[in-house]
Amino acid sequence: MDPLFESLNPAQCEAVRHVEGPMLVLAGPGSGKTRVVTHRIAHLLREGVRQSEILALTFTNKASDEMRTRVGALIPGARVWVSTFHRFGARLLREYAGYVGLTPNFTIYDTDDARQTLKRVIEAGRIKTAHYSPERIAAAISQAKNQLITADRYEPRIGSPLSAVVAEVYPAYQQRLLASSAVDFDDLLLHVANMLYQNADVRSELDARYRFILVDEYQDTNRAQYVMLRAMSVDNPNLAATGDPDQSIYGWRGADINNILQFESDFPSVKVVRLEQNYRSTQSVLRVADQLIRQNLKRKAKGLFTENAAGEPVRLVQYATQDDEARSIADEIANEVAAKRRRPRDFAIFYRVNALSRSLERGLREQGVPYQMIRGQEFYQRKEIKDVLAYCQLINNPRDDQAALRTINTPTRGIGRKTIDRLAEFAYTHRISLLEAAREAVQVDGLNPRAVKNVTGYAALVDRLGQLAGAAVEEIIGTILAETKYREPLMDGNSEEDLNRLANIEELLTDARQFDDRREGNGHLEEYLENAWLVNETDDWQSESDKVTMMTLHAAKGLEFPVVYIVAVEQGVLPHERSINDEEQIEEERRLAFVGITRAKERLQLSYAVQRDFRGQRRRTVPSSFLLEMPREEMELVEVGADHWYPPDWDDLDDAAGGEVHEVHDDGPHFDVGEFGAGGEGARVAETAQGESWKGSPRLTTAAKLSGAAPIEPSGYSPEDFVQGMTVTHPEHGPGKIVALSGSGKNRRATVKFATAGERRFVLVHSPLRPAGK
DNA sequence: TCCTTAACTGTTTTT
DNA sequence: CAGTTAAGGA
Repeated sequence: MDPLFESLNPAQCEAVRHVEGPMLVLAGPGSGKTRVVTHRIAHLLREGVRQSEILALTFTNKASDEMRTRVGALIPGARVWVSTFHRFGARLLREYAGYVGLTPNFTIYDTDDARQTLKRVIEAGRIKTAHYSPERIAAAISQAKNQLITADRYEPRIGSPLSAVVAEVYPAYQQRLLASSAVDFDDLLLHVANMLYQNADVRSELDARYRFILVDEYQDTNRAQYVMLRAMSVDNPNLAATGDPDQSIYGWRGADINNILQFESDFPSVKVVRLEQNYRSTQSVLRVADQLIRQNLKRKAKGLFTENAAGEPVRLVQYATQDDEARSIADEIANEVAAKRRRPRDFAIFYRVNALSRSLERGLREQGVPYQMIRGQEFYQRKEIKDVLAYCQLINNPRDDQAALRTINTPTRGIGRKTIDRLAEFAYTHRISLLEAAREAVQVDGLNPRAVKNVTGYAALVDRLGQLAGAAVEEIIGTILAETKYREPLMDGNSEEDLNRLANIEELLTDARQFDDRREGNGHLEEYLENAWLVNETDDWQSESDKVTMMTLHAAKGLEFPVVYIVAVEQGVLPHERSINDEEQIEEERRLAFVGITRAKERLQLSYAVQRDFRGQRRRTVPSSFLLEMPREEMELVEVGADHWYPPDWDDLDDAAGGEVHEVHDDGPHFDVGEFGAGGEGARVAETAQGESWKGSPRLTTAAKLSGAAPIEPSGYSPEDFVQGMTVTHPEHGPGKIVALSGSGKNRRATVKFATAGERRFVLVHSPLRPAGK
């Protein structure tokens, strides 16, 4: 039998075999979607399609890397272009920059740079923003861009003061971006879509160039992406979209679920294939997911099924506090690992918001469980990295005012705000870039000789660096560091933070060297920068490394793990409070839960804590309404260390449904893990370990105590008890010495130097510090 | 101009 | 609570 089809079910084969014409593959979670896509690419190649005619688009670098690897494994030597939408947009824009008023060396601003630019535009234009924050305005602009509304076509809506503000800010912002030859993330799609729309010749050229287009996660496309795809599928309508409406979780980013729901009317001749067999999860997991998602009205019903084993019931656990939650999850993982039943990498913990990771991290650290946290864009966002890269940006694109602003006084060279304002004013009136203005500082009014000297010195420095543009990236960065003496101030101070920064800079140099090694020859600065701009830390996620993975539910899409914990399944968190008043948004939150649940292969635990510290405040929580929508007969309820606090209504259902309730009260901190299928022995291990680690964790037991609980004074010492030079102890960092004090009362802060942890600052009333020896 | 300190504020998800 | 901005002092 043909190896390409050997391991595929009939529906999968049908999709793989499809060559010409539009196709929609509705693929449930775990249904082998990526396999279908990669096998289809292989099939197309075998049918004689040239590889340069195939374009595969994904949303994340991680997804595209994986697809590229898998295509490579299937057809050795194949070089099909697999890219993210944004990368694809960037590449087209470099080719056709002139069409949209950019230069080919344009800069891509990350959210941060874009936000700064927006603020500057508002300030410089003295635009009255009526109490709307730049974030609000930026969000509105982004929304407009995602809907393909350009600055010149934006119309304020009557009765919306925000839109009136946006109508003013948006064009000014866009103009400023173009003047700097820069784009924000949204522009990467907007410009391309616009260009295709307005230039018939370009459109048909690209339509012909990419005869076969495959799109992953089609349910997440926004209007701009939709137009891009449609425009390139007119003469050659071989668009194959893969997706699952139930996994559309990016509506807030402009994703339009209607794109997939209406695919069939867009392409009447479309072939529709449904992949409904799940190869990933147990029946329990799948039934819980399925039951939940059925509550959504806006969807295409699917009949998910699996031939996998029934599996363990999905566990729903109530904890007293978030610390209990974190601790017992960490304990459980540690035990499973210690018993050699599982490895750290088998586990994943998901949460709705990044802020929830803190206590989990602590729990895992205490247990010595290795973990990795997936956070967006961390490395390249760090100040020191951005500082250095800003010089690179400026070398690559001297018109980039944002980079000039960032570098002009970094490291400090005596160029203050006033000076910068005057320069900017001069640049603006003469319609030149900030860097050009800096070169001509002599002509700028109101600058004292010292300022002129500093500014022209800066311009000369940048110009000198600019001659390096064609060098290897490591050399460029190395020279920047040397010429700007960026590291000097960091080396004097030896605070932990400074050391960290230095280490990060070293890492950047290593990163650059590795990049250089991968490239032949020099002159790839722009490519390096583009990587930095478009890369996301998720892409660094290493499935090989043996660590527990923690991430947001959004980041979890496309992944799978043997054991999954979803924490804080609470009203206001999942569904998030900002979605709670809107049925459409509630549905998206439900899909988010669905995505999380369906990542689990064998074992799934949902949990909530009766009380949770939020925004510095202790709150009583309400379990998520989604819990009520799940089939109880598939679930096991476990209470840990708290009084009854089921989701409302569940008590009533108690008799009707067969699900057992295990009550575990304070006096006996044990987990009824025996119920959990793994067998008695493991359960016992879990029990003792948890019992032990729970000792000494004070837990409030009754609702009365909880609601009346005053903020707990952690130390029992008043802030004034601490004096300069005093030796103190910290539960985590050990002994240390107070090197500085400031403020008084609840604002009193101390800087403590620890033997091991370096210098740290504490707000005394909140800190666990104790005078030593007491 | 720059650094420290105090007040303020805003909170989702990310290419 | 944390991160950021505004104000004030050297």
